[in-house]
Amino acid sequence: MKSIDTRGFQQDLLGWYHNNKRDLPWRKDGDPYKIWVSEIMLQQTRVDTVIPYFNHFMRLFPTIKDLAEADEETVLKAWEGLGYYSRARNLHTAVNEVQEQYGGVMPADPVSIRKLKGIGPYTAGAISSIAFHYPEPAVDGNVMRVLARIFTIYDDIAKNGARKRFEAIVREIIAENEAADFNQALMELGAMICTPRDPDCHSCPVADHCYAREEGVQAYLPVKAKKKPPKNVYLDTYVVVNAGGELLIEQRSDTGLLAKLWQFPMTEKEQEQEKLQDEGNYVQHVKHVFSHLVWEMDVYLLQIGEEEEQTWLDANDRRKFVHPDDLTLYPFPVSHQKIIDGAIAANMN
DNA sequence: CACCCGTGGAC
DNA sequence: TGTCCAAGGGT
Repeated sequence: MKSIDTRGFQQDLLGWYHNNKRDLPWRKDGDPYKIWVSEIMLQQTRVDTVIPYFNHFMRLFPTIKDLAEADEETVLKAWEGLGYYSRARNLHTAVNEVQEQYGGVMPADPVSIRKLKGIGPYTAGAISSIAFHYPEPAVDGNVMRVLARIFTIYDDIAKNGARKRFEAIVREIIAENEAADFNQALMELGAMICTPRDPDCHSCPVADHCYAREEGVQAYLPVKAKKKPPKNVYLDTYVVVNAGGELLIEQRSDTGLLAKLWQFPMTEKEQEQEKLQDEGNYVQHVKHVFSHLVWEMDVYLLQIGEEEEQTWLDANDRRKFVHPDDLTLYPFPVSHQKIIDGAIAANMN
């Protein structure tokens, strides 16, 4: 392990952060609940995407108690479009744990924080340091990238075990009495200066401490294995309209992809079909790209009579007909909008 | 540890 | 247009 001037590094990093940190909604006060919610939303999600969701979420659920007492479906609706919906369900579970086990007050020690549902090693360190000033590491993708360059570490950061080594490094170099700013400064540096592509080393406050910069290898660090290509899934999707103009929707499984969200009924096909069946009812093809798979959906519009309603509802007890205006009450995956827009356009022809 | 789990922006 | 990616956690 190469060594750096730790005190000089801390001073240069913290000085830069003090003058350049962004004014973000969750940095206005030290409310641990706000920091908690922001950290969950920020998992694998950009700051610009999170800001409007965070503000809306805080208006709906200003306190732990408000969130704990809300219906899960209301929480999912507030999360609609953010992705990784287990974050919302786990957060909802966790605030209820705080209500029951800690009298509604966020626990202030790292061990208790880490036990809450949806809070892993990174988030526990982030909340412990940012909200409660414990000198705990908060190692995310930014921190691994920055430190891989500072110390020229060639470990594959895509591997699950990589984080531990970086946590050990942070414990050695963290500013003990300014842990909140130190951890946020490392992440801020990774987001603003020490970016994945084309890092702005000329503007970097810690360039003098950086071995990658000294050796000219910053473009080759960090080492990160490529992901596997996503798998295609072929689906028939049905917009079913009854005689009363109501639409058939169904709730997805309690676990797995898009758990507990609603959708128009879908059936998986063995493989992509050359020719479309029921051409008369065919509306459009909709593609929904996920991180690890792709839905290729053929969408059909079906007008049914009163006698047919029961046959569609019989499939399971998670289906129901709702008025089009009431679709806004249910959380849907983003592909829902294309499907409903296409169905409306087809219905007008 | 490998895989599952969303979405939209940047190049 | 395809690829990578962004303040990860659960299983």
